[in-house]
Amino acid sequence: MPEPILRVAVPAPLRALFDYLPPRGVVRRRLLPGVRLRVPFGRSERCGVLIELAAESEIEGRRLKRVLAVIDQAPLLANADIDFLRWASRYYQHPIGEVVSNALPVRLRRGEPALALDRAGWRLTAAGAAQDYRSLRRAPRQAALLRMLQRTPQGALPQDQIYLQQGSCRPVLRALQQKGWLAPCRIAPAEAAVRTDDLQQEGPLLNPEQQAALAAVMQRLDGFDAYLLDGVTGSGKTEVYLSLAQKVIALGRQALVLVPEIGLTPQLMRRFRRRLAAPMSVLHSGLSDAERELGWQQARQGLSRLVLGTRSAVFAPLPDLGLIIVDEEHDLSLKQQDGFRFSARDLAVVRAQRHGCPVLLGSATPSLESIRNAREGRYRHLRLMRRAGGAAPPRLDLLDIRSARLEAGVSPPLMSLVTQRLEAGDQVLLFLNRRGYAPVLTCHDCGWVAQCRRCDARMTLHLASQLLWCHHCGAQCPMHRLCPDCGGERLRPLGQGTERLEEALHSCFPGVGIARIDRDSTRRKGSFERLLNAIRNGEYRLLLGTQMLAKGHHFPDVTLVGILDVDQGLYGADYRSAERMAQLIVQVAGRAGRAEKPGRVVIQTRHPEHPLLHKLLRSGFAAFAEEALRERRESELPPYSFQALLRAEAQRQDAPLEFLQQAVQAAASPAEVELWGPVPAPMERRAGRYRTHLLLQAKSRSVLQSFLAGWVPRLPALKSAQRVRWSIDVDPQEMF
DNA sequence: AGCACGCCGACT
DNA sequence: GTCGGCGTGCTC
Repeated sequence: MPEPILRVAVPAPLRALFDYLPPRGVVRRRLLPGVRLRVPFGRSERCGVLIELAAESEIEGRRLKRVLAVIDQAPLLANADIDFLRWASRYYQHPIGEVVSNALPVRLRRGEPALALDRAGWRLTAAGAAQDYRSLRRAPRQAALLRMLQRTPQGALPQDQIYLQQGSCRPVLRALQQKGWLAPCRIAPAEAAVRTDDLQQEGPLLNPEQQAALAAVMQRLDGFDAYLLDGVTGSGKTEVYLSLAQKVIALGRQALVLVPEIGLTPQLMRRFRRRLAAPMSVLHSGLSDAERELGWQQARQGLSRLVLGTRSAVFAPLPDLGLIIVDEEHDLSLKQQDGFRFSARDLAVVRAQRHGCPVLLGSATPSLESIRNAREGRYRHLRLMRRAGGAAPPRLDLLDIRSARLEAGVSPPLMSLVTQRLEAGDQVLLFLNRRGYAPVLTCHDCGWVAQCRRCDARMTLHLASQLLWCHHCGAQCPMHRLCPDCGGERLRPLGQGTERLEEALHSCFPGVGIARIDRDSTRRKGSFERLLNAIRNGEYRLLLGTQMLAKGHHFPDVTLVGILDVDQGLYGADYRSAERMAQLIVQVAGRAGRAEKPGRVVIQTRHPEHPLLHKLLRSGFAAFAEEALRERRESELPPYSFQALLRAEAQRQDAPLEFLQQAVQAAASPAEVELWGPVPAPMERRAGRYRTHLLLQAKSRSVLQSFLAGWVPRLPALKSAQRVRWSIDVDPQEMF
């Protein structure tokens, strides 16, 4: 019988599988797709994943190398997982080796042996089981330990559990081992016995809207359907998630829950844990490599019944997958912005479809893509219009600040509202999407401006740390005391950042507790949670912060929200900026108010006539989205067309342009795909590299897909490709 | 991406 | 005389 050819995904930016001969002396039944292989690659070795077996290879026999070792006893990925990864690799035109490697926890990616799920523990020996613990009168701790083990049915317990009940008792265990009564052992993980009784625990009573949403999904749990759960902030989407997960787990299936950011996982996890008696895994970047691998393995072996994770968790292998939930489906963090640029939301829908299970996308401000899908019947549209507990929706007002004299970015009318609310004993939230003290430092004498040396951008002044800081490349330098051009002493900060706003508010409202929440003030681990708790306890009356404030956390005592600068978002660099600003306004507004104290939102703007802004305030997000969708349709922009972005960057200014021009020439000038550019990126130079783009657009996804399939694989052969870093972004969300 | 080969400047 | 700079080419 001839040897099979092993087709392997090797982590390298090469768009192909690599063919190998089987290792010598390995039985064929261990060569299953999904096992990891150690392979020789060029002049080094790598860890790849076996994707398929073939009868023959296109590579001539003498060039084929032999696999060095089979790492795993059993496949890490099931065939369905592999097919899904291959689909993703094709759709995003990203090398299969990197896609597969992306789907594995780092330790496994590096070829390290899989962690054992069993835990260190101690068991009774025959002598120990026979011993009367009362004979140990002089050693009460030994007696207690012996008794504890004798009382467990298996006569063995994991070490961490022993420590939990007896305190650390290493010497005591040692003493019992010396006597020959205890021996160390390994304990297998608990069976995922789902206690159905425990799962019947009822949560709070669902309101009719929540019940209707739940019933709609419950109707068909055994096949694919996509749902858009469109629920205003505070309408209780999470309760619907919990109830659904509960039902799905009770049916013996696994639920996968995707969230945009790790900041949201702990509180969501707590809610799931409180409600579900089933074992769970969390998968996000805040965990150690070992923790992540354990969670992943537990998911893969069906031990955890619910997996909660950030975007990469969409690839977690789940043998009994029965439901996928994507929370905050509009959130940009669900799209990976470097390397393998996938959308976890879109892949969740594809995975559910291929697997045959429901997928639920939830948001108070759905993406235009999802709204269109719902309108055209591809998704079922479930609405939650009422805030749970009957809280009134906040009132939104525009404040024209064209002729106002601003104090640290706050207009007099807003300032007096803040004063009123504070005097009434309420909390006030001010939103300013710019951290640092001031975005510009300039010389009053000669007009010099602090510019980043490696980017086309200004340095942001951070006064507390006395630094100039480029927010684009991370470069820092000590704050100048004198103008480097003219030596003048009159250096002035221009514009507002959160640090400066905090300073100004301190002098306006002495004695009022002010909490500033941005990336700088919450850098240390746990400080965000601490601040949130202090806010809930009423230690702070004035809250100010950036984006971070807009996500997930509710502040019931806030009755006034001020959005200080909506304009930078409204007229941003790309056609999605209005959509994003509307989402931000609604999300920030949703942080405030409760039943007896409705919130009020005041938005400062220099463009009070902006039509989309008007629509949003007068008629709400749904109406805004309708209007925005109409504009998109008229101008044939997504979601009414489909885009891909070819990016190139290099140290030399002309190299990216040359590459993209050659790429255009390499395109078989298809009439149905428009190529726009190449044009310099919005900020051409960033971190010392010049960046240029080519935008592709087509009327249908399949036209774009088949064009990319014929074109992208030919790009590496272009001579100019060697001189640039290039990448393709399918369904790009951001243009920089 | 790695890694090595290859051909030109300042140094123990 | 070499160490090492990064251009170029290859990986089954």
